Amino acid sequence: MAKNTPKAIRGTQDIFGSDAEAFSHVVETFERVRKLYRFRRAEMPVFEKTEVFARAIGETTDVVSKEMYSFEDRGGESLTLRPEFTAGIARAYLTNGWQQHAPLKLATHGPLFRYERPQKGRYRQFHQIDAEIIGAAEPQADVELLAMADQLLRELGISGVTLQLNTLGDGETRGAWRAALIEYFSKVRGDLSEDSQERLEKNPLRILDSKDRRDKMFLADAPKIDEFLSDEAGIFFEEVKSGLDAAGVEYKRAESLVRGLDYYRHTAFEFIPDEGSAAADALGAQSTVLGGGRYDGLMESLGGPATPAVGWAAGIERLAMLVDLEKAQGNDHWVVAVVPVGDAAYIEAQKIASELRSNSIICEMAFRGNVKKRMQKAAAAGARFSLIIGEDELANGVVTVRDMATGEQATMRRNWIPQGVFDLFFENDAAKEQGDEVAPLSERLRANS
RNA sequence: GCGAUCGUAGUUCAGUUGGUUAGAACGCCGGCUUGUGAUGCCGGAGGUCGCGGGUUCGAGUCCCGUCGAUCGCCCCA
Repeated sequence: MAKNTPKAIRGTQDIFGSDAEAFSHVVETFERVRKLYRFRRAEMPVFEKTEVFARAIGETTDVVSKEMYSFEDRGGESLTLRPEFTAGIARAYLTNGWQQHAPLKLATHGPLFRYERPQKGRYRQFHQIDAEIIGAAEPQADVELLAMADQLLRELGISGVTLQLNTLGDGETRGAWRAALIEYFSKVRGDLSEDSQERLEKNPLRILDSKDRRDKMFLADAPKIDEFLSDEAGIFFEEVKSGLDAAGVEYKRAESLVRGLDYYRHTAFEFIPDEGSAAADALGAQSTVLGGGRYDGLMESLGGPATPAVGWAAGIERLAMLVDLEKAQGNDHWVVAVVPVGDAAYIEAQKIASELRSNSIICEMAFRGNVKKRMQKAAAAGARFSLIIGEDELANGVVTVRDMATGEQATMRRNWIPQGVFDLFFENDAAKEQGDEVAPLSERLRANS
């Protein structure tokens, strides 16, 4: 290790190789799916006045005091690297007059920052994809948002993950339920874990997802949100559920799924790995794959008009851990390596490489070392065919085609590139689809040799 | 913020109760061989053992501190 080289910041990561490919695949899939639902792309600054996040999240929580990356700029203003997308999007919505586009479907992705202790699937700089529908009070917005999330996970090939769905009701419902929970847990206060005794003061809803055995025995008999649900809130939830049924989105009611912050109303949801699934093993204690809810109270906390909104976010790194890269790279096999032999052949090889790439064929040029090294490079690049060009080929106006799977070789007329290469791949794929054997290479190239 | 485990070539690791010159595999570079990879042979480079201090005749090994990693707790917007 280089002694004098600065190290990366704690909790940051350099992503490379198959991890980087999986990461990129998640983002590309998100971009494709969000367009299907006509969510519009937005880019926001990665930092804002600290106030934006402090007011959105609520000054009281230690989230603000301890877990944000805040600093003073040269003018003495407190700035914060964004710990989430929603507050910045809300600020942008209000300051840019995006009300005129309401209901506005927005999608974005990028880095976020939280000053936390790193652990499995949890970093100080991490990355999320994010989707929001702003200015829509209708349950249909929740359904559309969830349908997109569900389709995204399916297209990523992620299985063993279930949508956990709950309602927090409207403001009235939430207040009554909260009061009932405080009353219930206060009676058994002395038997709760130390952490939960503290939660009773600061954040009573959170007792419901305590991991402590001492708390768990009281959870079954705790007051249920349904007992306090107002008629309006009950109807809203029913409409979300029937909409999800119609959209073919499977879900499970999760009565104890809560949100700590007061501005959350109605729908709250998380996609969580099923117990014992491969996904659960892969993610450790950080199990939520995608989560969100309706935050009808947020805009007002930033000084805007009451504006209903619903959204979700998902960690790209976590999704990337669950992606099956083999499947993800299904179309990446049209790879060719061009292998020049001798200096004279290099110029012609470079022309060939350019022609192939211009025609969307993935091409690696092996230009270093002896022929053996170049063939090794070709194989390492995953080439299905190598195009070898040396003095003989130059003289005869051909290239030598090598099938890297079978070792067969035959010549192809130089001026048949790139069409001839395209044909080889096309025939291979067609044969594979039909379950047929392909003819020997020499036969396939006879007409063009 | 708290707890546990761990830091040795580029990577994954071995390294005996503290003992001479710290090893292997893979990777990398070169040669056999600029005309053949997946599947040959030969050679080479690369480490102040995370960093600092201590104990000792002697520390990769033991002790303290520190930084980092991993896993969990708290928190989770």
